Amino acid sequence: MLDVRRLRLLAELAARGTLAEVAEALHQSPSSVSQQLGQLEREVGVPLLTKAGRRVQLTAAAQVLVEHTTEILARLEAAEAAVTSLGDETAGTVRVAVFQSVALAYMPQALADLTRRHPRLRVMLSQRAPEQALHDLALRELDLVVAEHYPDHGAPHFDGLDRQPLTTDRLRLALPPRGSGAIWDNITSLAEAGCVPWAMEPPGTASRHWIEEQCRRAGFEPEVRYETDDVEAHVALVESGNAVALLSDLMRVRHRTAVRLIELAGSPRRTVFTAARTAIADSAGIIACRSALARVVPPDLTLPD
Amino acid sequence: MLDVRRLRLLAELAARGTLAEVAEALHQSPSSVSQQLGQLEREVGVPLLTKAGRRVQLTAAAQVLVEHTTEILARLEAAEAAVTSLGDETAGTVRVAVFQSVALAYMPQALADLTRRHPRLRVMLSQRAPEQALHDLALRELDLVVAEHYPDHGAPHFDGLDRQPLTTDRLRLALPPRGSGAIWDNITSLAEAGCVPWAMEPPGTASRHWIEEQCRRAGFEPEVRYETDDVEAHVALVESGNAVALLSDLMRVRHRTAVRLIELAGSPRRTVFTAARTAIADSAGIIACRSALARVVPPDLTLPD
DNA sequence: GATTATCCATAAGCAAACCTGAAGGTTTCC
DNA sequence: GGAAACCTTCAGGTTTGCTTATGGATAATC
Repeated sequence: MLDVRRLRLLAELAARGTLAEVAEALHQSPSSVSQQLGQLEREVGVPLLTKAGRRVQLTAAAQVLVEHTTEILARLEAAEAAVTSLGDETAGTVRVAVFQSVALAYMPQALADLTRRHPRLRVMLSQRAPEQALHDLALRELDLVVAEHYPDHGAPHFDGLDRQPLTTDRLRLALPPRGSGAIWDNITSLAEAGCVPWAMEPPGTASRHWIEEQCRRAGFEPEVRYETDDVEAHVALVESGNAVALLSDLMRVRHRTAVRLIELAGSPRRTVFTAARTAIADSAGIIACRSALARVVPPDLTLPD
Repeated sequence: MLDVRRLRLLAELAARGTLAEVAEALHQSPSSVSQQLGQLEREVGVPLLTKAGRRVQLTAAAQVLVEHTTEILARLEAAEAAVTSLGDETAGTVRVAVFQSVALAYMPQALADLTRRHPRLRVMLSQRAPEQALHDLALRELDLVVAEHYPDHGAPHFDGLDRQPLTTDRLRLALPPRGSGAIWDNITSLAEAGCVPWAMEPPGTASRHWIEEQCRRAGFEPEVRYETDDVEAHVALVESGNAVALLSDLMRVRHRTAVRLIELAGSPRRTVFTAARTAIADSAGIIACRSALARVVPPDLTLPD
């Protein structure tokens, strides 16, 4: 019988690319991974890896093996989840990742709710950008992810993920409060915000991509003077009269800040959804976490200006 | 991640009943099995075994785990089979069991055919009664089984087994050759064979069960004076004028013996079929073995009297 | 084009996991 | 009531797998 731990190494190699990365992800030395894969190769009696420069490449046989392994690992997960879901009390561990604004606005309340209802359920929370979180979810480093989806923006699709909508919120142009100066006060639409400094997230994020797209459609290339993935900082920069930004209502939930808001054409909305691997999507732990989020987060976040 | 080797122990326990049997089947000590299952129990954090007299019983959680495990093991097997099937040459090992008459009549030829066509395929052949063979097949101790099925006799059904018909042969009453004595020579039908000694297989076999049934329908309880699972001995006992027996044509293939044959009412036929676990039924090794058998065994074994 | 960094493979030492055998406690069967 | 079957625990030895160190090959860098 083939060793599943070794098969897993092969699957991780297929997903990550190099032995070194696999080793790091599983907290082992590359040497160990190499030896184990060598052993697997000897067991199946078929070459699995070929040298490709300084890396290795999976043979066709190895890819077949990986396909089966993916199924097997999913099933193993499902088995574990099924057993921990069985008792009268929901137990086990769920690793959750959310992005910043959700973390700040809702997670304290959601976690309190969860520990009250399911004292034996251990929730490990981390804050992570949606793209990274979905990636790590597929790699089984997370169990539940809260991510976002911008309109007309194809979110990266991972196989075997179960997505459920959580809420939507409106995206609007946020300006410093009236009286901060004529450059700001004269702006009445997105098209007029081409000459002022912007605060945005770093390149590579969906948010950055979408906002730049909006600016270009409005006819200008934004000058991104303040670049940080901390959206709290964006709010602070706008409030203090240093920049404009496109903010979602989710970011304002905690502040009720006095920024001036301008509606965008078409009132675009961002979708916030949760994702879990299908194999464990119906486990008690995941269901409990999703319910807690649904109880805490209103289905529509739109706030008054 | 749950350890599949330990899960397997649990699955074997579900199939076999006692730790001791599991240990023997896997060539381990009972102590080891006990420790591993204890470890599994600790890992899932849910009780898996309860004491039931001097044995143990699986909890509901354990049974859920076993269901998943069965799937996982099947998939693992399928993965292994898929990989060994991949090359241009059929390789790997296939453990085959057949019952005696097939073993003697056809397996030498089938094996020769196989080694010629697939030199890298290793076939391990054992002779085993059909009931035992199917049981061992389900327990993954065999890969391919040639078994029999008597008319109106529900063969034990195992889940996850793929059955394919191989051939059929007629069952007839076999008597000593003419001139062996009046008691024999006067018999012209099954109903008249109530007063002579019989040769049969031991109780518990499908053959024994079916033949006794035929005798009772014919109005008598047979006197089984010679009991052996060696059907060659049955033929010898009949030839030498010591007993009667119900023989299939398959048993006569090698002998063309001079026994006297009497047709039974309705010309009943036994079905001979092959069985493999579904998970590996379409692997190259299994297909090769089945084809070899199909080439060697005629689809209808009926011989002239 | 030489240097540096990255990556994989192998060898040797070591720690953890696993298995064995013995001993003990129940339960069942005769 | 005694013997046999069964499971468990404990102490021991063995195997397995991991780590560190070393070397060779390739890609990136200056």
